[in-house]
Amino acid sequence: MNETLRTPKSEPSARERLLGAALQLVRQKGYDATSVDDLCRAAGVTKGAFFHHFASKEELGVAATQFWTKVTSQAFAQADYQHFEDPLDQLIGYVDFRVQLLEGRSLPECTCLLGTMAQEKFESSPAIRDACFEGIHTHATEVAKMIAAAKARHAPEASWGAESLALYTQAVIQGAFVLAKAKNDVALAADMIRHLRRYVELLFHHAKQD
Amino acid sequence: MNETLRTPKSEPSARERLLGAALQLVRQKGYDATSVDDLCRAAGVTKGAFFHHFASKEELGVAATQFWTKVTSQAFAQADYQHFEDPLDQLIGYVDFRVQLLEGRSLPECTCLLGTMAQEKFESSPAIRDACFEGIHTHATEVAKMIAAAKARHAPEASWGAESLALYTQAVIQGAFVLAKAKNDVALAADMIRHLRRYVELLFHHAKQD
DNA sequence: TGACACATACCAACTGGTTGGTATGGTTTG
DNA sequence: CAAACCATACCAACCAGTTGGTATGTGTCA
Repeated sequence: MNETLRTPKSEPSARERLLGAALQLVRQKGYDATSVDDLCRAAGVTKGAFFHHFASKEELGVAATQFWTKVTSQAFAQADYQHFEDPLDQLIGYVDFRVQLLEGRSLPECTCLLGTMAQEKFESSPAIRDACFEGIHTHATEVAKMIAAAKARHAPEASWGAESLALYTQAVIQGAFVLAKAKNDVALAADMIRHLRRYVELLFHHAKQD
Repeated sequence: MNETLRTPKSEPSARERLLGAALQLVRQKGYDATSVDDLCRAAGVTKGAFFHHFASKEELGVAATQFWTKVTSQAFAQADYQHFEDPLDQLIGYVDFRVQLLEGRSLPECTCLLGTMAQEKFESSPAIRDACFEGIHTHATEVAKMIAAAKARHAPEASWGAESLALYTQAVIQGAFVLAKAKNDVALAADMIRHLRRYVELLFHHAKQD
C-alpha cells in the first residue's frame, strides 16, 4: 500500500522489479506457466524477497493487474488524441492509437495482461478474475466518457449505449490479441482493430443521416 | 489414425473419453492447470492408457483442437441458418446463432477451446498454437463463404474483404468470451456479439446506399 | 480347426524434477 | 533497538512421463 516510499530516485525496489517481471513473463508464458522462481530470477531477487512482499503467488497476480492498470493508464493519459477538441475525433484517435501500440512490438510486448490472466484464471481464482475486470472496467470507463461526449454531440438519439460500446472496443481488442496469438502475427490484430474503427465511423455517420 | 475401429456401437474408447474430458477441463481450468491425472480421472482411465494413445500432453492438446473442430463444425452444419436463401440472411443468422449458443450455458460450457488454448500456449507450444489457428481458420473460411456470397449480391463494390470480415467475426466472439470471463457474466458476451450484428448490418446497408 | 505370432489396448506403481510455500537467520535503515 | 528487508535452506505435494506387465484380439499357416 505504501509503494515506492523507500527509493525516491534509485533503482526500483524488489517489489517493483517483481511486478515488472510479472508483466513481462505472464504475458509471454501465461500465469500458471510462470513460476515464482521464474519471477525471482527475472527480477534478480530470491524467494524470501518474493514472499516478503506477497503473501502468495495469487496476491502477486492481483498486484500485477493493479500495476498494469497504473502503468498503461499513464500511457493513455499522455497520448495525443487526448487533446483533440471533438470527442469523436478523440474516439477515433484512441482506436488509431491502439493500432499504433502494435507497431514494432512482439506479441508478448503488445498484448494485454488483463485479458491473458482473466482467460486463464477466471474459474480458478476469483480474486484475479475480479482484479482483471476492474482494470478493464477502469479503462473502459475512460473510453466511455469519450463515447458519451461524442454521442451527445453527434448522435444523441442513437440506440446503443456508451458503456456498451466502450466495452465492445475492449472486446474487439482482446479478441484481436487472441487471433493474433493464434496466427502468430501482430498485423492481424491491427486489421481487426481497423474494423472497429469502421464500425465507430458507421455508427456516427449512420446517426448523422437520420 | 484408425479411430474407433474397435468399438462399433458400444461406449466411446479411452481415447475419445480423454478427448471429451479435455474439451471440458481445459475450457474450465486452462491447459496448464489441467494435469494428465485430472484428464485420466475425468475419463475414467489410467495414465498408462493416456500415454498409450498420446505420446505427450502436448499431443493430446493438438488432438483436442482437432476433436473440437470436428464436433463444433457438425453443430454449425446442422443449424437453421444454413437453409436461408439469401447469403446475407445466412450471415445474420449465423451471428444470431452464436448468441443462441450462449443461452443457458455456463462460461466453461459455451466458450471456445481454441481461443483459450491459443492465448495460453501461443509462445510455449507452436504445435498447439498452429493447431488452434487451423481450427479457427477452418471455421472462418466457412463464414467467409457466406460473406463473399452476401457481398457479391448486396455489396459488390465494398472496400472490405470477405476473409478479413470473417476473421473479425471470430475476433469479436473471442474477445466477447474474454470479457465475459473477466466479468463472470455470459450475458456480456451476448451484448458484444449484438454489436457485431449491427456492424454487419451497417456494412451492407451502407453499401446499398452507395 | 487349432496353435503360434504379433499387435492393440490398457493398467498399477514408480521416478526425477518442479511446484508454491515455509522456517530461520542475517543485514540494512530510521 | 526495532522494524523492514532480504537471503539460504528446506519441505511436502504434485507434475509429466516411464516401467514392466496383463488381457484381448487378429491374422497366418499347418
